[in-house]
Amino acid sequence: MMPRMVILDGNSLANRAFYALPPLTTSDGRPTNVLHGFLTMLFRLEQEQQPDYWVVAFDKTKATVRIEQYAGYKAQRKETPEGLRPQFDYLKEILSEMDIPMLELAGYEADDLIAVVTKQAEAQGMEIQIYTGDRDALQLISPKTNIYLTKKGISEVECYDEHVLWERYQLRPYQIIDLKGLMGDSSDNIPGVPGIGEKTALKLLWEFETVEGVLANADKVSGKKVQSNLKEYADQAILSKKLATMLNEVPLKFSLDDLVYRCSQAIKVLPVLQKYDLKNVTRLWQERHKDDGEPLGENLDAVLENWPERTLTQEGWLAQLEQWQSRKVPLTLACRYEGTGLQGGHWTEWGVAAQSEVFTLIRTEASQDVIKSWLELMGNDLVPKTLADSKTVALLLANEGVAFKGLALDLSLASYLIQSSRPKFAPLDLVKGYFPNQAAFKNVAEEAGALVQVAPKFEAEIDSLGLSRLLHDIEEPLSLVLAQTERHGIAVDSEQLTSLGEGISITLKQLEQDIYALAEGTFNINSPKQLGTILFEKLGLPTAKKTKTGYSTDAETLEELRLAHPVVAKILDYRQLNKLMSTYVNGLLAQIKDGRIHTTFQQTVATTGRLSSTEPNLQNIPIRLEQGRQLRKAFHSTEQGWVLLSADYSQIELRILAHYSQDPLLCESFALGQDVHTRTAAEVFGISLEAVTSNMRRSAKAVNFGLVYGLTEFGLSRDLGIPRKESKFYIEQYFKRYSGVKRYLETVVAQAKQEGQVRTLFNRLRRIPELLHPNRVQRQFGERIAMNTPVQGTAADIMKLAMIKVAEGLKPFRAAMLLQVHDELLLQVAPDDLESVARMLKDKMENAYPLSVPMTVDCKVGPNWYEMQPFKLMD
DNA sequence: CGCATCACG
DNA sequence: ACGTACGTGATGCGC
Repeated sequence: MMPRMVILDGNSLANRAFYALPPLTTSDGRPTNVLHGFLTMLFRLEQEQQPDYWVVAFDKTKATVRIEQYAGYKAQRKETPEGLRPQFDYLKEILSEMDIPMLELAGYEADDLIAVVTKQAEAQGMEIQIYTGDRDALQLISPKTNIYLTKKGISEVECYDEHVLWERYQLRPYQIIDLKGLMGDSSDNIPGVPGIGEKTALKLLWEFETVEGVLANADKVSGKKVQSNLKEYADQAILSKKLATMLNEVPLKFSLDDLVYRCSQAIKVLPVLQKYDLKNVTRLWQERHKDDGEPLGENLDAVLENWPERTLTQEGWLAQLEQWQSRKVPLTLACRYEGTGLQGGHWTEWGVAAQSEVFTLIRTEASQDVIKSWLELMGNDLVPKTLADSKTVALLLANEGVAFKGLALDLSLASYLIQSSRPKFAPLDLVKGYFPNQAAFKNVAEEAGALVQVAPKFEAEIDSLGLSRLLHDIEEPLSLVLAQTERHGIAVDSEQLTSLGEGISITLKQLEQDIYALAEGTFNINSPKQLGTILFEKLGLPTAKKTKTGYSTDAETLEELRLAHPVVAKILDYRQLNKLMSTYVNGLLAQIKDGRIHTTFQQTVATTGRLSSTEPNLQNIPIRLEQGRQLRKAFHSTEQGWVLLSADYSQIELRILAHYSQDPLLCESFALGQDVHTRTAAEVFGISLEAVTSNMRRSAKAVNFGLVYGLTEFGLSRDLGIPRKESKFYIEQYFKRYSGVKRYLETVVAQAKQEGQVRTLFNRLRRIPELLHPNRVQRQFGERIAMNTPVQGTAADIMKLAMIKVAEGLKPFRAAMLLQVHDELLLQVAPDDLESVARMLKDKMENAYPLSVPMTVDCKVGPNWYEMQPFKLMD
């Protein structure tokens, strides 16, 4: 069978949809009717045609090639209506999530791109179907290419092939442009020849075949007025024909490989559909994908018939628990609880799915013996448990004095590994992809029943994506380590914080008065809008940058204006201190409970695999500036006399880059234990290590940072405050010397484009739909993600593995893990155990997963997080 | 609730 | 001619 390609004219179809459908909107008023119409059609196409290749083409007519040819072209066309314009962006966002290839090219219309793609696809022997509302496309009809014109609205289409065209008009496809040349097209403002409409044009073409033929035989044409108009407007006819001709000489770079149909994952598209309140579309999408795995059904009712609910007496429960315990029966669990895991919350109900039955255990109805036996089961390593969000469950059980054991599968974590960009991983979200019409769970038993249905699907998906070990050996064990760490918390001295805050408050009040005096009036300094008005209108300072909403007043902008007016420096100081006061002093004080702060580590948020920290975020406590750094004095051990011990990976991301690229210079630099930035400077500037000045090192350091982010001239020049030319030179020099790094980065991007995704060393997956986005800026963003994610993600993987090993290694000692800050671990240790723990910590971290370059971990010790001194281990 | 800003790696 | 460094979370403003 010949491969089939489906091409959609994005603009034409969107226009049709806009006028055909009632003005639907999201609840907050954004128009969405085009999304409904377009996507409904797209899904139907996908299902009916099952294309091998497909693409949506869009106009991008900044200065069209056609306008150069004829100034009047499309001059009559109405402005894109208010409600339609934003929908193009929404649509592209959704298509991009669906992994549907899109094409657009500045200066060209969708038509032209369609012509080019069609030509290439034909050359490959494909069958092509073009969906559009624009009759111009009929010129592309061939034995291999059919045109589907929208009829009423966009829901009905009419197929045109050579035969239909002949039957309808007695024309050949190449004559379509002649038809337009004669009759014109008012919607495109193609003039044609006055007095000639469709009927006349057709008659002329039947006789003389082409515009040229008609003009050459103008004398033989019947009708005096037509004759004279043909002569008078001959040039206009030729021009009109040219305007109607789809350009196929278009500088469009693409490969058919980019247009391969990829069956996108059902669940990952749901968030963006929900973002635009596309309920019907969501339903269609889910129906379309409900067979992705084994079909599971419309909702839970049907499948749960095979999993009847059992009600047990207290004696029955005891017997059942005993049986599960002794026979090591796999359990799937759902949990309801009061409060939160971290604040001593307690479970109220458990739903259990086991051996084709579901059960509900209700705390208030259970006897002490049953509860005791249940908790024993939860602590039994040999009874395998499947659930969603094991960290919370572990915390709830810890509140009852039980260490949760036997975690077999955490569905939230599994889902995160399958689709790291999903915003939600709650049980209902996990199940929705498989039971499209399930709106809620009736009760906790049904929830457990639902989870047990989908668990094998997730497991299979995890397996097929090669994520099994990452899930079972890293993420799942880590979730239990994180539970311990969160539960332990870190001691924060509120008196210390308060007293720091008092100092800051005084300065802040003074600064406020100074600013009002210098600005000759009071205003809200915290309002960027008011501040902008004062600085740039009242005081007349030169405006440099702008934001979407007005003047930019960020630190970078103000820094430029520091000397322009004395108030600027005060504002910068005010901003800095106000940040410390609101976010850190007051923010942290509000979170202290019994002298400790318990952060929550989010394990399913960061797309790269990193953890994040919330309520409060303890991963962004100030350190770079001294004033802020002082805050760290308030952080200390929870145990009297114990010390803080920190260990941080040195240059972990660059080491990973060295490992990936195998660049000889970079690898050597690490093998020799050199200062990597100094070495980079020496290479880039072509001098000896000794000759490197601190400024050169600074530049090289910025280059090294940039590398990991997907280096750009702009970024580097901004970071270093140097001209673009200079940053360009640095980058060129760098890649000349470190050609292995260059080759690696090119390879990783190329491969990402091919696969639409990247992976870390531990196989962690990140899909990058941006790589297919028609917008160049978005695509380049995708490329930088492709360069950054393997590096940042591998660092995250290694740190996670190290944490599991460290947590295990800590058991014999009087010590505890307090925080993880991406490349740093913070522990507290009894002084007697310090030496041993530091040794173990360094060893586990450095050797968590040996790379081809050595890992180096630096340990520091101190009475608080401010006064940390290097800790030297004896050999 | 989105935006601007700024704290961290 | 455009608009850019990667990944996060908290706060305050103003609609």
